[in-house]
Amino acid sequence: MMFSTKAEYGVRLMVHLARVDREEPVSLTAIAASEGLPLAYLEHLVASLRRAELVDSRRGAHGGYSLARAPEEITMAEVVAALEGGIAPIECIAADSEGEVVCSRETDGGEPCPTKLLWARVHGAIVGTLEDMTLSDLVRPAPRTAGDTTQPKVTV
Amino acid sequence: MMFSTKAEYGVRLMVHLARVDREEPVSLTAIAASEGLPLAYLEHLVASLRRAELVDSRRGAHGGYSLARAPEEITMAEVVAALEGGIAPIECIAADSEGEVVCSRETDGGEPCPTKLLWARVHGAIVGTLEDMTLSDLVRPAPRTAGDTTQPKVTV
DNA sequence: CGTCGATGATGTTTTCGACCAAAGCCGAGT
DNA sequence: ACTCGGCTTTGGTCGAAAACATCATCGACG
Repeated sequence: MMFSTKAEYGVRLMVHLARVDREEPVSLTAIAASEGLPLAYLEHLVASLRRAELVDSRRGAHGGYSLARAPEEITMAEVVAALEGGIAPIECIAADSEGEVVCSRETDGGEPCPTKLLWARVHGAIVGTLEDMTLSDLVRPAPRTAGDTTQPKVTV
Repeated sequence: MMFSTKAEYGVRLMVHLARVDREEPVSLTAIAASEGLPLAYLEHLVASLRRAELVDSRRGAHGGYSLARAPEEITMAEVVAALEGGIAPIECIAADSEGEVVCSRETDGGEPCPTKLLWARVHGAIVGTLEDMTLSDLVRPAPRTAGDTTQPKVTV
């Protein structure tokens, strides 16, 4: 299990929001009940999403949360990164401010640590697929026609 | 951080073994010292690798561990799966005995949970890259000419 | 002996989730 | 119109449980 329930619940929450009218905010209570998720926990997750400016909030009666942008404009990479606090398969691969991957074990000047290649590729694969998908892809589960990367039978 | 140090240390260990003569077992003590890793922890990891039949062991004086197969024959997917206990981005995507992905949330008969598509693709991307690489790819860090999936500048 | 092999103890960190007080917003009642 | 009360977010602390990383012990075996 490489992603925590933060990502799982958070994505579900976003999908839920993507399914309703953006003008009509949905309260966390409603989402928690409908999706069967713990309310108190969602409060934390949605806070991260708000800080990342992925959702808008409105308090008071008939308040709640709504998507900050159209579902087509929200990539899953943003969502997961906001929830999980960055996407890195391992400490070694932590993208710095400008996407550059730096390995702490790097003997600067000498040869890089050999395992870096592996994690860099894994990182690339994950980020790539995550960036290729938007919220709208999850709202209508119709398979995409082009560039479908759903993997065939792999036994692991 | 989606993989634990199990995967990191374990892969390092395997690379270490791949670099030496397979007929000459290396003791954990030597590896721990050379790689700067905690010996006691390595004992756990190497136990998993042995159960997965990825390494052979020889006890007694001048004993130690060695690769069970040639580096070209050992895919990183096997290594990571052995160390981490399976590869799944999330509980939802847990490959059963024969590679079939089953979602617990599946309302059987009804529509599948919409987030499944996302995690299935991520899972596929990870497993795919992991299966495309073998230990030998890490021994000689020479870049592969075909199918290089190293990702360009992505900011996440 | 030197090394593996199994098991269990331990301290730390992360997850997961509960709870609560403050503050903002809405609508109803006066 | 204005206030008041209830609904909701906001943000914080707190705690249990699990996972992680490590150490330690003891036996088996070559």
